[in-house]
Amino acid sequence: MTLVFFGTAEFAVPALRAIAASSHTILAVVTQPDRPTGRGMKLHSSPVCAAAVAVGLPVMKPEKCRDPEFIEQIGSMEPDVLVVAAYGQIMPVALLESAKFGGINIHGSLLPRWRGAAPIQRAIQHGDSKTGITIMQMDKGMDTGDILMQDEMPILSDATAEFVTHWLAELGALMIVRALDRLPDLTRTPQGGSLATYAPRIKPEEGRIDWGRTSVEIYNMYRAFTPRPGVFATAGGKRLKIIEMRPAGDGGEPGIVTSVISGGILVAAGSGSLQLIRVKPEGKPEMSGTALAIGHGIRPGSRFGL
RNA sequence: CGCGGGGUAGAGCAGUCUGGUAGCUCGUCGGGCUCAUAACCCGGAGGUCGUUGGUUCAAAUCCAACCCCCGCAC
Repeated sequence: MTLVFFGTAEFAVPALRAIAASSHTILAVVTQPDRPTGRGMKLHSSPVCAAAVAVGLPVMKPEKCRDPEFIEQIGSMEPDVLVVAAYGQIMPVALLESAKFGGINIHGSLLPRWRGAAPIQRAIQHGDSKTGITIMQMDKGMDTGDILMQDEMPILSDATAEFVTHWLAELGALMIVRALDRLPDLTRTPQGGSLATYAPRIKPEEGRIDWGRTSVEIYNMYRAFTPRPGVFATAGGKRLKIIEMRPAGDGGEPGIVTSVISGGILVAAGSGSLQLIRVKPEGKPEMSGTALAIGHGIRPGSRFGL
């Protein structure tokens, strides 16, 4: 098969590498343009761009992939298929039709559950005990196309999004190569639309801890949002990012510190409590919860804000 | 030149505005006490105050340049 690979985030990198190492031919890699981003607004290129360059593949960075000129350019390469993973732009039907077999997408959920931008995180946030990879034929809708291949993976009760994403990306890499190997023969299963749920992009503000929720809810949110965008509490008017936490023991009045131990700070939630093991105050490097308590006078009875 | 915080003992902080013997909590080491839910009491060690240069009788503190860490926004 000849193909054009569309991807941007780290999630797409194992797939790109696997395909590059397979018998299939990548004609070009398409990724999001370098944008001034991050502190200092310096130009950064995507993980996929870096991986493509490392393998010696030509990289294209169209501002908008719906640009007719770009679509024509892709069409002129006469690819058999477009492979898409965490690309970050909506691809118009005209673009999908520029390849013989259209576009196939590596999606990090068991579709039709968790259609959309943040499937892995939303699955963890809602306490799902399993997730998986769906290889899907792309169509006009948002992750609505026919299922070509699907495989499950458990979500361990202490797994963070970082961990799950890493292993799903590896699973996706294996599956996409297998899918390409026998693409014309794969059976197409329409999604059961009535079971669909949606996984919208996570806004950083969602990571604010509401101590009135149960310790399980807070812990699930922490696992889903770690490492990005992270969860945070407010203490003394400043943000405190929680790098590592876990549910621990009995509760009390929500947001109140119940004790400080060598392993961190125990804070009561709506039910149960949470142990803040490693934290990062605004403007400071990461430190242990105990160190924070020692330097900032946090004692049993101290209050964390919403 | 996006906005902002910070670099002082092994850890976390105060001191910087208003230059003048380097301080607090924790840890650590020695001793005591014996259980008081980071256990308590006494004592000790440990720092070229991010780097370089400048001003000054005197710089952690004022000025200049540079290095490093981080939060927001994107």
